[in-house]
Amino acid sequence: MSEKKSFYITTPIYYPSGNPHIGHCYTTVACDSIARYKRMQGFDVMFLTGTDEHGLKIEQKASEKGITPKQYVDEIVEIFKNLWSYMNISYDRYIRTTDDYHIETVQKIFKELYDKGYIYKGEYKGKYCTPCESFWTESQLVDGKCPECGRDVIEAKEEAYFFRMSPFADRIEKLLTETDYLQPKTRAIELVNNFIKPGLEDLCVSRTSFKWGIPVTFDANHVVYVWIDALSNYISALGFKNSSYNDYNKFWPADVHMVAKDIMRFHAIIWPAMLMALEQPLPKHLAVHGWITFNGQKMSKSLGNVVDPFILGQRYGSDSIRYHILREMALGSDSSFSNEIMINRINTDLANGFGNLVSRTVAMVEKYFGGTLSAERESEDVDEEIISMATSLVKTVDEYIDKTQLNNALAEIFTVVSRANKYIDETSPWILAKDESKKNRLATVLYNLLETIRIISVLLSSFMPTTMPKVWQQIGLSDDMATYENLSKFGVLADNVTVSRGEVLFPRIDVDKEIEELNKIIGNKDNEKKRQPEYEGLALINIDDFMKVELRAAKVKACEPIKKAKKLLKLTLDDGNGERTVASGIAKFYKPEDLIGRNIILVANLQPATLCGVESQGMILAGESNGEIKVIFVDDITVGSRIR
RNA sequence: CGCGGGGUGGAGCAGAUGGUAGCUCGUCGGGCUCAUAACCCGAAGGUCGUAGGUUCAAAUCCUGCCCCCGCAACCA
Repeated sequence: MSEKKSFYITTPIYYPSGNPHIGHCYTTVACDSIARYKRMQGFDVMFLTGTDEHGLKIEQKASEKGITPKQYVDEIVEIFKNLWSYMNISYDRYIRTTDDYHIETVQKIFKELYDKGYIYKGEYKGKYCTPCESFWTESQLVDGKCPECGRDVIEAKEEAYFFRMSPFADRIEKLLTETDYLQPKTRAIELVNNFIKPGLEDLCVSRTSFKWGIPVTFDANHVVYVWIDALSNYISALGFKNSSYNDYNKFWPADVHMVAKDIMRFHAIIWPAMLMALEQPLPKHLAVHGWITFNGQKMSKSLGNVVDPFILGQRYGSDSIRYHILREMALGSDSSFSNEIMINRINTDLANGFGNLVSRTVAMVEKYFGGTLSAERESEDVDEEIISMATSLVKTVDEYIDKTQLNNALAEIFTVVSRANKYIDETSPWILAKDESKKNRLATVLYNLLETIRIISVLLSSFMPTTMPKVWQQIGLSDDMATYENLSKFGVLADNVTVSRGEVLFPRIDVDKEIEELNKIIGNKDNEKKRQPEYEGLALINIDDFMKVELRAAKVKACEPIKKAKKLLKLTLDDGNGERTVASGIAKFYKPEDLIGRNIILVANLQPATLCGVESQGMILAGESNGEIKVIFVDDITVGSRIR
């Protein structure tokens, strides 16, 4: 048998601490589209996705619900899988880090790195934020606050294993700056400057503080921490150091790892380092995409603006959602998601553009030819442009797919859609139809349209796999003719092809009505979310605990920005007993003169900490509203008085 | 002087190697009637962040400044 070329593409494995959202969808849909396209091109494709199921957070979530971690992740994985099947995701393999074979591989990798001397035992000291599951160094945080979530951290010290990164620094720098591994490459400089040039720190790769993880075989107190556990999935899923699968040699190295920018760092630095240590080939490309922002704001659960893909899919169909996110998202940069943009996109491109093109073409064949085209032809010069556009389209799309620029691929396809609509206008078939002697010309025009639609729809079938087969039915294309090879040919459909009108492919959406509806739905969800997780998991404190906090009214005597800081203002306060200095991260929202002379609430007995070279002796109270920080002013309370 | 990216018609974006400023949406006007009130054409609208410089000629090269956004550091 002739060996087909292989193509291996992966999504990250997602962390199932909550339900999937539109962000997960983007990466997965993009990978799916590429995978489908590559299959159509004749590659032997392996498309991998999965879930990263260990860690303290999962352990905690499970215990809150009173179930085992495994039961907990089983539930959520089910939801993920449902979503993927709903979005028509054609993954070839789904890896769960709780799968036996994965555990086996991770344990072997850990041991091998240890035996090679890349992993050593040390001690990890620092502040630990439980919700974020992260250690922070003293310099990273101050006092009880996690730099990521702002919650309390606990003093923690634990014995841990470390992975030596420094031996690979040079090679990684070269990988980032001299190869096209990282896409887009602009981020390479950022990474090199921030992480490699200052010296790669050794990485903590084990934990003793929780149990829900893969045990280290030679040290029972430890479980493998996220890096080695999660990143290894890309090779364990192929049977690297396990016997459940056996296609490592065939598919590794991966052609594309697609990730969102938040986990770029791990895939750009740690993952290559691990592979280097294991003496394995490096993946070919790391495609990094941005966030989906919602009405300009970063999507996040706490903002309550997470878009539920199930709801969107139900309303507009999974292909419309797929199309929207693929079309809107440019590699590298963020893309905004708003109900309005989405609906307009669906209406303009899918309903008015492509859907209507199919509809009017098929309708004309039925109306003028009773559904079956006559076989005689009569060409004219106008035909040439559209024919050459259609037949050369595949080449352009190929190139964009290889660069993982799906938005551009789609844009390219849709220029042909609009060219076809123009062609109808140029040839005015309805006029030809009035003249019996133009019958052959009319048949030619319609046939050219059907062929153009054929090419477009076959190209689009990787992106919108549910709808395109329906198009084929309408234009009389059998599935076995919907091939990649036929994309560069014109004249594939039978000369006397028979069409059949079907359902409306992409119904037009009433913008105003839908936006209202969606806002209602999102609004409701918003409220539900706000109420629960905000307080969920927080322990009650008693009155004594509260009384430990010394709150006092204080007057701002002086205020100035701190030079090295972007967010910090240095406040000089009169707390009734004397002066003290406090740094506050409100520079974005207040100018010094807004604060001077006003009374604020001071947390007076907070341990001092140094920020950007300034010792901060306390904090001032502020709250948030619509993303803006508002200081709480108490101008009519006497300076120095205690607040309770 | 921490590192990097960016400021182009109402919105969102293109514009290597300098030489008529383009695209999508929106707006206005027209055309058509095959079609999902869809489609096609035309028009209006920009001192290309700002101040200088190089050049016959700069959105495009150089310098200063002002904003915005990432990363890092610091939201006590």
